[in-house]
Amino acid sequence: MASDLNRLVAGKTIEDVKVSFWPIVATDHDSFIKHLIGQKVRSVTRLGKWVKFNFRSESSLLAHLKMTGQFISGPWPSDEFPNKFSDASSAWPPHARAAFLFSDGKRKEAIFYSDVRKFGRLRLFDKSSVDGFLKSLKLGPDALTISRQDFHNRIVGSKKPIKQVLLDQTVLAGLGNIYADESLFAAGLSPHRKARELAEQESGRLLVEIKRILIEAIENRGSTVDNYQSLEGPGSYQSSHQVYGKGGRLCPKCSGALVRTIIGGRSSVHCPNCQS
DNA sequence: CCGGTCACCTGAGTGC
DNA sequence: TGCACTCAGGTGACCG
Repeated sequence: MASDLNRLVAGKTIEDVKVSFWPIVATDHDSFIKHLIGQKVRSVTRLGKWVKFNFRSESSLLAHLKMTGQFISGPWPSDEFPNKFSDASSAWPPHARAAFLFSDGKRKEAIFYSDVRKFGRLRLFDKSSVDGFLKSLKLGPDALTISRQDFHNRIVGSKKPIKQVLLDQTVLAGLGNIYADESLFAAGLSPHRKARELAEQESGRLLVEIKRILIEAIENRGSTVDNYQSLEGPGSYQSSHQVYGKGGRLCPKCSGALVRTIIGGRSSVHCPNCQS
């Protein structure tokens, strides 16, 4: 989480950078490490699903974690940074693709970028290019802070199924497939409903659930930043899923069968009885 | 401009 | 038990 990262590294300077899988570095390939070393962190912020390291030099590092990326904190291991992570005895976190050593002059703190599936990307920008890039993403308002009215107005501008609209980051930033399904289930709305047909009362109910579920997920998972030595498998948020990944199983509300369909190319699970 | 499909990547899950 | 196979996720590229 960006606020955890901010607490950990704001005011600190990058002393060392390691990369074990270069395709994650989407920009400035050759000078990536050289440019980062010596950078002092002003803050770490979040924009939708992007994490942004703001440096005092006005350059910045953007990270998109996709599904399996995470930042992990811990001590900087003394053994050599491995190029492959088949060695379970390594002191480096599993699947660490990049590592950053921070220092405030007294203490050192390491942040590891870990990503099992290697889909995540790290992009380095100078002062002049970051705003243009962010603008090109056309991110909508953040799901956690958007108002009911703004949400409703944006939703009803689309004739697509509500499920598909929720995943459109230019409409609403920060919601992924899992939480879209969970939010629709909690709000009792079918993912197939045309977005433009939602009444204000319905979109309001949906937004309440979106925010509640996102906050809950952040709190329960909470461990995107954690001491990797205490990381034990996936966060507990998975156990709270009501419908995601449970196609064919029983609805937790009515015990009817949950149905899996494809909407906008994405897997969707819902209860035809509870969601309409 | 729009919607649809694929690639990217690996581990978990399934079926035999 | 073990192997082959499918599937999942977010996004950008590509195509009709």
